[in-house]
Amino acid sequence: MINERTYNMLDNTDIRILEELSHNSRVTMKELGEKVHMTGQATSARVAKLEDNGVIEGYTIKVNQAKLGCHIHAFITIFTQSLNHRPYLSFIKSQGEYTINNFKISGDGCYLLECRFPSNEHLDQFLTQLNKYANYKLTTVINKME
Amino acid sequence: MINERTYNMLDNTDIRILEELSHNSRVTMKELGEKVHMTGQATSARVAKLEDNGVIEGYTIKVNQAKLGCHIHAFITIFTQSLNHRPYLSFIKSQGEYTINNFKISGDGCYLLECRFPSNEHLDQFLTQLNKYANYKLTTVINKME
DNA sequence: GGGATTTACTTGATTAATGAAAGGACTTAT
DNA sequence: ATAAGTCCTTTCATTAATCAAGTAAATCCC
Repeated sequence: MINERTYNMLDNTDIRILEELSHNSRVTMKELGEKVHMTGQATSARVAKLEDNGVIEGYTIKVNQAKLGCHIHAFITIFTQSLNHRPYLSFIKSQGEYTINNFKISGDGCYLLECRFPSNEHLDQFLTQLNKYANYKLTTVINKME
Repeated sequence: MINERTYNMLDNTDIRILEELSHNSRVTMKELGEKVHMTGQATSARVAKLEDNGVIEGYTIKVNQAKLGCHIHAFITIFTQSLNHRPYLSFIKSQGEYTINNFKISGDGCYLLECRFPSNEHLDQFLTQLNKYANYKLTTVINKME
C-alpha cells in the first residue's frame, strides 16, 4: 500500500503537530503526543524528522515590539539608484538592527524592506542614510488587523 | 540603588533571554540559565515574568512554507472601492487560509495584505474574488534576502 | 512469493529538567 | 529601625526526555 509517508510527505499527524507547535512551540513531547494520539517518544521522532526535512526551520517567540520600545512598523519599497544593488544590500546589512525582512520583489520597486523603529527620529535618520543608496516609498503600519 | 528592574523595565539579562528564545524557543531553562549566568529556576521565573508582562506573546515555529506546498508569497496593496471597509474585511476573514497579515497602513492604499498561495491558479482565483470588494496592486516575493 | 530490510511505533530503564519550598542578600517603605 | 518585598540560590520531589530493545507492518529485491 502506498501512502503519503512512503515519499517523505506529510500526513495528517504531521500537520497537526505543526499546527500545535505553531501555537505553542514549548509544549512537551508527551503532551503533544497526547494530542495526536501517540507516545512522547514517537512524537519526538516525528518532530526530529520534520526538523531534518527542513519543514521546521526553527523555534522562536513572538515578542511584543511595542513593549520593547519599537513603536514604528514600516514597509519601505526600495528603488535602487544604480544598476548595482550591492551598495544598498551592504547598507541594509550594516543597519541590521532595524530590519525585519528584506524581500526581493516583482512589481513596483526592487525590494520591499520591512523595518521597526523606536521613534520617528530613528526612522528619519535611517531614511536619510538609505537615500544615499536608493529611492524609496514609505508605508507605515497603523494597525494589524486580526 | 535604583536600577531598571525597580520599575519593571527590562535589564540586559532579559534582553539576552529574549534574544536566545528568539533563536531557539525550545531551549531548556537550565541551558538558558547558563547563557545568562543564572540558575534554571531563576531563569524560569524571569521568563514567566516576561510572559505575564506581555513582552513574550507566544512560542512558535518557523515553517518552510515552500515545503508545505505554498510557493507564492505576495503583498497586496488594497484600495477599497467603497468608503465602508466592512465588505473587504469580512472577505479577508472568510479567506483566512491564505492570509498571513492584514495591516492597516498609511501611504498608498488602505491595507497591506500579506498572503501565501500554493499556485498561481489559487492566487488568480483569490484576486478575482478580492476584486469584488477592492482594487489592488500586487507585489510578489522573488526571494528573501538574509 | 518469501526472506531480509526498513519504518514507525511501543515499552521500560536511565538521565535530565522542572517546580515547590526554604532561606539569604539586598532594596524599599513606613 | 524594622517590616515587607524582590530576586536569587539550594535542596528535594516530581515529571519529562532520552536511550535501548523489542514488535508489527510495509517495502524491497531476487
